[in-house]
Amino acid sequence: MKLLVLDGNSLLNRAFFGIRVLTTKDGRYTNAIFGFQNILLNLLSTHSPDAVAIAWDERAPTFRHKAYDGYKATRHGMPEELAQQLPVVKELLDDLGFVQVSQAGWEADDILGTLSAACARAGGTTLLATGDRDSLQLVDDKTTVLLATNRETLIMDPAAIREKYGVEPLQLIEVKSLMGDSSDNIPGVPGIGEKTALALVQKFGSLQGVYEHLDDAVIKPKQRERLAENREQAELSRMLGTIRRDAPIETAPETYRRRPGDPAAAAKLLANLEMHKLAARWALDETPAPAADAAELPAVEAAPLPGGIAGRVYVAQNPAPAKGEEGGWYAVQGQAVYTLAKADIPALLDSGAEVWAFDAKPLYRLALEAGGAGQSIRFDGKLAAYLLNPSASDYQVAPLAAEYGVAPQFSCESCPDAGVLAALCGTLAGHLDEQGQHRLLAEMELPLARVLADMERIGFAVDADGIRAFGESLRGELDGILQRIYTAVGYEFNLNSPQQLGEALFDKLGLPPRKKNKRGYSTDAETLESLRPYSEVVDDILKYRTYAKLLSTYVEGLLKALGPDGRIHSTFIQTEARTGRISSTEPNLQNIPIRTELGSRLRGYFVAGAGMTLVDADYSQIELRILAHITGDEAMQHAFLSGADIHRSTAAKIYHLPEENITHELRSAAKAINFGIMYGKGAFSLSRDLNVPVKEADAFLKTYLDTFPKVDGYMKDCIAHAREKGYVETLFGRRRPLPELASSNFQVRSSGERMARNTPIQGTAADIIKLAMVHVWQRLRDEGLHARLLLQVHDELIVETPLDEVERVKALVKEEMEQVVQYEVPLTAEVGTGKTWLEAH
DNA sequence: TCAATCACG
DNA sequence: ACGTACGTGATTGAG
Repeated sequence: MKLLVLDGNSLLNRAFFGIRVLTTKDGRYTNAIFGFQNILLNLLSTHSPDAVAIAWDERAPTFRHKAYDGYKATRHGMPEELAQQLPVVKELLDDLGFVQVSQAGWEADDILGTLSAACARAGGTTLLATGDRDSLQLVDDKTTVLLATNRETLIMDPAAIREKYGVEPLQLIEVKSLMGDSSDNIPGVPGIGEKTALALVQKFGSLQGVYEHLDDAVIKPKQRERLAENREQAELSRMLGTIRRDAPIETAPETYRRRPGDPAAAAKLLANLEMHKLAARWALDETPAPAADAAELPAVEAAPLPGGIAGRVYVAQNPAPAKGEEGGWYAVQGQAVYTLAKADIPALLDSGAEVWAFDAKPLYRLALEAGGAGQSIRFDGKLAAYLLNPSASDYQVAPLAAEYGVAPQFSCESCPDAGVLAALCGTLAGHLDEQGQHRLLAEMELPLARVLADMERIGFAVDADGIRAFGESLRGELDGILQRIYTAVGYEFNLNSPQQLGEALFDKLGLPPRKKNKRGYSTDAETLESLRPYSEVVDDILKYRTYAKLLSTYVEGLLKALGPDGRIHSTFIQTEARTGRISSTEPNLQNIPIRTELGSRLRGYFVAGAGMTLVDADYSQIELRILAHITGDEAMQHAFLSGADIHRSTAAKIYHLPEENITHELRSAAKAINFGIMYGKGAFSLSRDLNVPVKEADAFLKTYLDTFPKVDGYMKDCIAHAREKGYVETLFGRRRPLPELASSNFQVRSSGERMARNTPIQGTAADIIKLAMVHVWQRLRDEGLHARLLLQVHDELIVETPLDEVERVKALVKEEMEQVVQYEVPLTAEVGTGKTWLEAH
């Protein structure tokens, strides 16, 4: 019989502190629940126990050791975020069939001690899983402790303990009675730490032995004095530190064999916690909760799409059958399910039907490729789910149905989500209306999906030969640089490995290390920059990094993504960024270099097609303008209305100087603080950026907030409102829940506060350009122009334009971007043209 | 799969 | 006292 006993409190604690914030959509904390299950599942698969007991502390009005009232006083304060999760874990474990054990007035480690003793008596072996080193005293030939540390689980048997501590497991009690344990409020002997305590026990065997040999010469006079003075306290500590093995609990190991539990309830609870993958790991999806109900549901079979479908019809794609493969499309009308061949889809999307889609963008793309417009699409469940909660990692039909508690209406084997699709979309639409986000979907996100589909379809033409030639020249440079670095260091190594580079720089060459990271010394650009005076090789390393990045990410990455039409078709993701921005992948066209001359050459290879030119328009200082509008700060608004250069005029206002007298340094400082304010930057990092003392940076921040008083007020209100409501929102009503604001962890909470101040600004800017894109696209179409939107880079739009339309398109884009909203401060867009992106920008 | 690094707004 | 700026994606090495 192999019995596994878990110290529930200790492991739950580890799980809680080991995993970053994790919450459900409505803000319930779940990280400890999640982490605990991972630990348990790993233990089960690694050790295959015959039975599992999960032990919990149970407080009682009377203490175990009345003699000492301060016992464990410091452990009472469990963070609220963890306390909330405790009953949920217990319920879940019950439903999963695990036997839990606790006893009023007894600690979990006493239960571990009692069960391991009982199991040994019954001729079995015990594994004790805990994160607490106290339990190591329980180790013997039949009892092993699985000690969870930050990184790994240590298997502690008697030999491991002898090796690590040089004493027998039971002697750890003696050690602790001398050194004490602040986390358990065990006093020990003041002035005796771990090293001394271990040495004494190694020499004299026990606490008693130490006192019997108090005159021994190895004990230093000072220690002798302390030991003599605190003998009573040491003996009390020995009692407090001894784990008991006689708790009044059920001790027969057979009792702890796993029971059937209530799989349906477990599955339901996991769905409610939004832990869909864990349901699978517990094998609950094989006997799913709704199975009993599903059997009652009418079963339908998918049929080919008939001609002339009308009325409301739901369209979605089956989940991908395998990686890299695509699931088939299907349509649902009432209880009829139709499989859709790709060729059938465009007709449906421009018909008399009213299409409710789940993920409209690929449908729009099919429609546009066929020369249609997708006019019949009215709703998108995926976009609705994103608007309701932009913080999810993905948006799929089945998990969303579970999350929103939507039950399937029928079952269809070949299209597993079909039975729940209509009800899910209805529920999402209802929530959207309740939150006042209907227009956001109908007038912004859904039309934008079509614009993005069109941008993906059209692609951005590139000069592939130019990119290849650029790559060759980079390769040539890299060879030379690499040889020089190897010569300077004295041996060859993998320069792409920060770890190996660290060894070369700090161990071999002896340069002074600066920052550290988890794996050793930091070698980032900032560190290297500071090391340049020490060795000429540092310059070459920086150069290597720059060139290697350009080559692998951009030259090779872009060529890999080149389509057969000589154009690059990126994918735009509309449901990724929590602020409402769109993102670009495979390849990412939103991070093409521009800040250095060398890197920006790449933009010269993004070109207009034959007979066309590029029109590029970007908002100037859109986020700061939104800040000026949102806060209502007249001084900041005035800075925008009066000065062509906002940073210069900000500096003038802060320093009470005429704009002509603003030096480059003062302007840079104003620029740094203008941006810093929006991100919640503090004096510390501002001082580093500006290269001034923290005090000076702090004074600078204060002056700024005095100059723009409503900015300060807004930021404070913003956080207060967000804490009250649990979310922040943009001027368009886009929401972002911020459960971090309720955290008791300073770092987590502070981070939440910075998101609260930044998201309304970044998000409103995202809303504005999205709406401008929809308007630009629509007008180009309505006015019969052949110019086409190619790319958006957060505050910039790029339009490929036939030469004879250039003037009209420039005016059109500028007008739509600037007039899309009317704020206290005007929005301005700068428009340029050119054969390449580099020229046009 | 995660961490480190670096490209963009 | 804490630890120190928001939002993304791609590449690489290492466990």
